[in-house]
Amino acid sequence: MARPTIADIAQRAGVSKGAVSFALNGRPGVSDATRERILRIAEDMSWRPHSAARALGASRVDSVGMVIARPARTLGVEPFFAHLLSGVQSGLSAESISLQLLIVEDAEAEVEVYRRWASEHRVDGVILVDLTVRDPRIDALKELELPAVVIGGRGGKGALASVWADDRDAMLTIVEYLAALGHRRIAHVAGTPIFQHTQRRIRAVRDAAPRLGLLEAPSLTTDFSDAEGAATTRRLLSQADRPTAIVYDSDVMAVAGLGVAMEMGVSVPGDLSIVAFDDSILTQLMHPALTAMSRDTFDFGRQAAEVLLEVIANPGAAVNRRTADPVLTVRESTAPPA
Amino acid sequence: MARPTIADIAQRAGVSKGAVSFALNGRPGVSDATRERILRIAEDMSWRPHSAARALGASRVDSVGMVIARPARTLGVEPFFAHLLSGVQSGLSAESISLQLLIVEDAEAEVEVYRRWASEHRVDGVILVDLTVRDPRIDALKELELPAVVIGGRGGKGALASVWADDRDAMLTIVEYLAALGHRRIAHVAGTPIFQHTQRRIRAVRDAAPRLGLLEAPSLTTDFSDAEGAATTRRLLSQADRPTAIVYDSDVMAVAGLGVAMEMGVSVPGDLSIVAFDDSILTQLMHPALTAMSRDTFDFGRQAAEVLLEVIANPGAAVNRRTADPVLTVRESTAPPA
DNA sequence: TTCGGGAGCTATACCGGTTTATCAAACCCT
DNA sequence: AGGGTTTGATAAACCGGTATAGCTCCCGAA
Repeated sequence: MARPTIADIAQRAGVSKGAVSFALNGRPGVSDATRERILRIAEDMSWRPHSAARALGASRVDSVGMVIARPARTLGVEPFFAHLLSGVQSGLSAESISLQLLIVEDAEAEVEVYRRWASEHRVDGVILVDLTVRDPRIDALKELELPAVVIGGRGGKGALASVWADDRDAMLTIVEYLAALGHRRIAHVAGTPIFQHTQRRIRAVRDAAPRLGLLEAPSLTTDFSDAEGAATTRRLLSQADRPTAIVYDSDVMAVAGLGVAMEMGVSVPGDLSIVAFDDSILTQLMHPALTAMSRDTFDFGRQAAEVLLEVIANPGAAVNRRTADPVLTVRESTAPPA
Repeated sequence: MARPTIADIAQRAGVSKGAVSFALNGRPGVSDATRERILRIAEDMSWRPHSAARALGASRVDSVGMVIARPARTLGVEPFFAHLLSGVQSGLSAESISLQLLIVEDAEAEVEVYRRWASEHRVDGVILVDLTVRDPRIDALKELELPAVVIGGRGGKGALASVWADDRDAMLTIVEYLAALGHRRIAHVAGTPIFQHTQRRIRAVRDAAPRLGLLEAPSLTTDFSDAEGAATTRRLLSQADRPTAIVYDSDVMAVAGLGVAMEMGVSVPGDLSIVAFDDSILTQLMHPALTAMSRDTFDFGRQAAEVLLEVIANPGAAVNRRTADPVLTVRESTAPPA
């Protein structure tokens, strides 16, 4: 028989639909013997719940959503999202919950998607990435009463659940390492200042500079694109007293920066040390391979999924989980200054 | 009122649920005046259909699925999927159909997912990528009677719908260009031979070689990884009569190959020309920037979505759409041989 | 004048589950 | 023995839509 329903099972087992439902969901109301029998029959008929029917009855759809608001152009290169997605899925698959993915242009469109998802009951909860300062999505989600977990930033005063790594600490690790190598002119090519993690990294550099005796430690913001990464590097390397080390907020920008250094005849790591915040195959493909701050992005995603399920099950909970600290993977692009 | 139902609308409009359903779905059964009134009220109460309820009644879920069976590690770097996804979504959004995405390890797991999706009625159809020779997924999908469209390969004798570009022609374009530059020793670093498009590209090279008077034109297969791309390049460049041009089946391998050339002191494009099949920001980040075959991946995805919707609406249709031909973007990595 | 037929709408069954009210039988305790 | 609780099950309502049978009214043709 194709696509059996619980009514079919009930009939074959000689019990009511309700009994079958109880048995299949492991809740009290049937004896162990009956339960066993029903389960065997269900297995035998290879029954699987009809997701829509279950959603309608139980008012949960066993599906969560994730919206990525970035232009597609910059998306693909970064392994970040692919790893994150895999991790999220591994966290969800145990409960066989599915994932809806949407790529949109900006935060406004993203909120619109949440609004639609909520009103159409398409997802039980959502995962947020790229948290900005005073992020409008937080209020929107609270208004929609849609369970959510924030990746890579504290949930804010409103206490959305969150999963985060210590960006500040990671940045301090980088700068301290460079200072220990003897660098005194360190520049920081940052991402857009609207992201919370960008702000945290900039603050970390600024705070550490005097303590480490750095002559200067400017943080220059960009839009995360390779083009601006290259342009900013060009500007930095054209200065009279150019920096001897540059920290980039993404691997793509670091690679672009390396290209500029080569083009300008600045040897890496001889005349310039380069560190990338965020690791990937990109950094390893380069010559010299780039020293990079590696995060376990997969695990990041997995934990986010776990936390989200927790929040969905218990909407009150203010979970706030800190993941493993990023580690600095030293490769060939860093050395003491000439 | 939170989350109004059509019953609420019916009450306020003073009509029956059925009338509201007719009006909202634009089908006959109500007068224009009544329809207008109902639509206004629905708008006013900001009603949105409950996806599960609609799915249960209409037995379609307004959702399609896409499974990517590749290790996550190799996934992120290639912008291919990100662009493809964006395109798919743009094709779906018009009908406000949502997309389920799943990344799995292998084809076996992928079929398992289809099986689950079909039995749980989670998707109306699926999009297939990375078609292999004698692909097991095709039979599985036909058995499940799940509408599907194949990206990048003919649907096979079984006649799944498909969207494809002319790989053979694209490869011929590359080889002819290199031959025109004067190259006679051209090597082809291919992907895994299990993929149909790999086979087509290999055949294209083999067929063109005698006509173009190439001395040799070996196609060496790899697993698409940067590691094997590099290793194969190393082997090629160590030969006594090394090739003067190498065509890579992916941008990642081309970049890895460029790295090997630099490491071995082989100048590009002086001693070696490099062409990447598939374009992305990667190829542009390099020095020299790589000549590459560019496909409109976004459009690819968009068309796949359109075709899938067509097939869902009309399961009999054997749609077979050919997309715009790829074009060769010449950059700095190709030149006449020394 | 009557009948057929379409337009416009209602009432109701239905999709496939979950949940609740109800009930009979068994068990438990003094 | 009798009243109260627990166990195991059923029947029916319900979730929010869609689909359909049927009813009423009105119009035009025979």
